[in-house]
Amino acid sequence: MSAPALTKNQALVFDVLEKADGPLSAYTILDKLRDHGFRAPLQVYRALEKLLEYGVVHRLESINSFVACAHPGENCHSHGIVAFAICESCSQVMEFHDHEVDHRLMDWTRSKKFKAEKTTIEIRGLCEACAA
Amino acid sequence: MSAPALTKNQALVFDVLEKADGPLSAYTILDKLRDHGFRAPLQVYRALEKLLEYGVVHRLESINSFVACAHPGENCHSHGIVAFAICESCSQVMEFHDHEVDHRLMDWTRSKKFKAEKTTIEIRGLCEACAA
DNA sequence: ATCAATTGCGTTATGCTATAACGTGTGCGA
DNA sequence: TCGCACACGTTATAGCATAACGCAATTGAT
Repeated sequence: MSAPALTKNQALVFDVLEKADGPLSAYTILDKLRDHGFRAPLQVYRALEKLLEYGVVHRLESINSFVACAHPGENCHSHGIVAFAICESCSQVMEFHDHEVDHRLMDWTRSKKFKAEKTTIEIRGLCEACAA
Repeated sequence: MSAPALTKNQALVFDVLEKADGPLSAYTILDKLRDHGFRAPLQVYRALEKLLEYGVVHRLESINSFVACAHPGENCHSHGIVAFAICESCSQVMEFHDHEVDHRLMDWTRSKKFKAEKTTIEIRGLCEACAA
């Protein structure tokens, strides 16, 4: 599951996300890559699908956007559940991990015999700078 | 913030959600209410907006769907963060609350001076019956 | 009582998000 | 060299959500 060499499209999409200072929607990525020959949403979605699989990109469910993983070079899948704080004003995203939260949620799923596949934790609000 | 009497449309939408055995998309709700005169998505979305505000309905961000709160009569907003386990096979949803998780996330946001407005916790996977 | 503000409602139109279905080319192992 | 897996390109379509307009009913202050 670690990331193999990226294909051309995957590299382009990843590059856009890494250089962005916040999450981007698939269509925003598409627009940024039109100069590189991108024409259709599927080109973006297919690349994103792989990047998500490799753990180098995260999807923010609550805002339908994508962001590069904050741990360049590492496989984020090994960090346990990833949590995000998303500023609704400046759209900056902070990524963090909390093992105690992981344990509590795992305890719950175990007690219910629920087989968790993918867990989303997203906190929306205002970052320190924007809340001032 | 507690729920005032519902308007006709709000009551219709809430009723559909309460009788459903799982989360419904806005457009599914719309289809179920065509016989009651609903014609446009906005009629559903506007009702949902209020029901969410009143805390009697939850939005599941990861599947773009809505579900009636599992605590009929109570205002769910007072229970702290709401977490959901969503079965990807039978689409059954379990709603739960974990104060320890709340505390850990609040500790994090406090330490970052992040002003949380709305927190999403959604676990997707397979329920006990479907995992068998 | 009346006017203004608020709220809910209906409609049309539009925009944003995501995937289905088809076909092409390339590389690689049986 | 055949078959398979995979990335890619294109067109079309499905699914989710809101903008903008106008109207009606309610409320509440003057």
